[in-house]
Amino acid sequence: MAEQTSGTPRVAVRRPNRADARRNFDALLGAAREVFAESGTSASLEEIARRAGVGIGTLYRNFPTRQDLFDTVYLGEVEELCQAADEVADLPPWDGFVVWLRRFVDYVATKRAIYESLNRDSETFRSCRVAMYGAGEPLFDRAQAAGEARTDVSFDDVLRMISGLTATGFTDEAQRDRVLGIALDGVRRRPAG
Amino acid sequence: MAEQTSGTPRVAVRRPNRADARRNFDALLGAAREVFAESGTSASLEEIARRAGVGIGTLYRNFPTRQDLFDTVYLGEVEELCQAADEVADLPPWDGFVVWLRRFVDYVATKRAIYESLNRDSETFRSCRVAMYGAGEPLFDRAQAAGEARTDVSFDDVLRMISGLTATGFTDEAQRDRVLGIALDGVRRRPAG
DNA sequence: AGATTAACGGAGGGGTGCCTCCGGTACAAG
DNA sequence: CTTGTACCGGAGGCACCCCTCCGTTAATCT
Repeated sequence: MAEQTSGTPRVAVRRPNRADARRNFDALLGAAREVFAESGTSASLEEIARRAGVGIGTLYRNFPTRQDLFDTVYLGEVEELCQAADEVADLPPWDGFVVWLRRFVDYVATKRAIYESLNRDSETFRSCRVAMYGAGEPLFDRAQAAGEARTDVSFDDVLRMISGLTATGFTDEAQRDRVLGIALDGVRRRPAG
Repeated sequence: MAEQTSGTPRVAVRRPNRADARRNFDALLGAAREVFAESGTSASLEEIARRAGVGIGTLYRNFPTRQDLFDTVYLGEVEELCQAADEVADLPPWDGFVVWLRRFVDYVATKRAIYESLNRDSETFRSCRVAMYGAGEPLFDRAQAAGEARTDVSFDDVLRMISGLTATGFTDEAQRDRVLGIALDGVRRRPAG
């Protein structure tokens, strides 16, 4: 019912101290990354344990609920994505924004969980969304301020658009890039007239 | 193994003759439409039978495989979509194209199977895709010929873009429309310059 | 090396879905 | 109304997944 209603919720999972336990923990996290990427949030936990080469009991000891496991994977990925925002700070406004979005695309492409998370409604998801927006939105604001991006759309519009396109299957990478280009053209400020 | 390798494959399902059997057949199709729309192609067949108010045996008698059931639902929906193409023939090129796309969006929105089908690889899916493209592509060609749509993108690019956006969750209908508008702006021919 | 105990892994009970099979039902023809 | 049979529905076998529990293993400490 009301687990984690107080203080800072966050993930209650900790990397163990014993050597073998640490190995298993990491293997599980790696396998979970893979499997969640392939099958989405509803992937089989037994499959994850199998792929990590550990018993199902070990999985449950480290991550008592599916949510715990997922959150741990997800937090790491979002963190990486947020860092990427710093690396584009010194590019021209539009370019910086686009480069970050491409980065975003690379993540979402293999990790459809991130895509699913845009709509999910949970504590962790919400706070990750906040972090992600905190990283990306300033880039968009800057592009708007520089007159490079339309001002009648929001960052949320753009992010959802991009993530939707990313989650879609295309015949090849070239088509995906082409389509992303089209969509971004729509975001760009129209030449006066 | 090699079922249906000869002649015109198509769906091997027929509406029964006896009154009660016809009733069940229709109920199953209706329930399947609903459930496939809600849960995608991998929905539970027992759920469909339950919702149709018939036994699971009846489902399997009418539709021996999941594919048979799905194909029957899917064929009907694609047919409706193709018809819509005729109704926009007398609108101006760009408008006609956009109106058809909006129609497309309405379908995909509730029937995510159509979206999934863009990438699936089966006999029926392929032929439906052909039909769908046969209906929509001329509209796009016309818009291109009239100088209203970019010529460096293909109809396939656009359709995948739209269906991707449609399958995405948005906070509300208004946002979805806004984003579709942005994307279509990217498809439109840029004002000279 | 030996003791301590954290950590392991998988058996097993419960749930759900897939699909087959067959005793029962009720439509429709005579 | 009777009868033949097309059709019904769900029980049941198999497979997979969830999660718990506990006897066994081996990492760490002394």
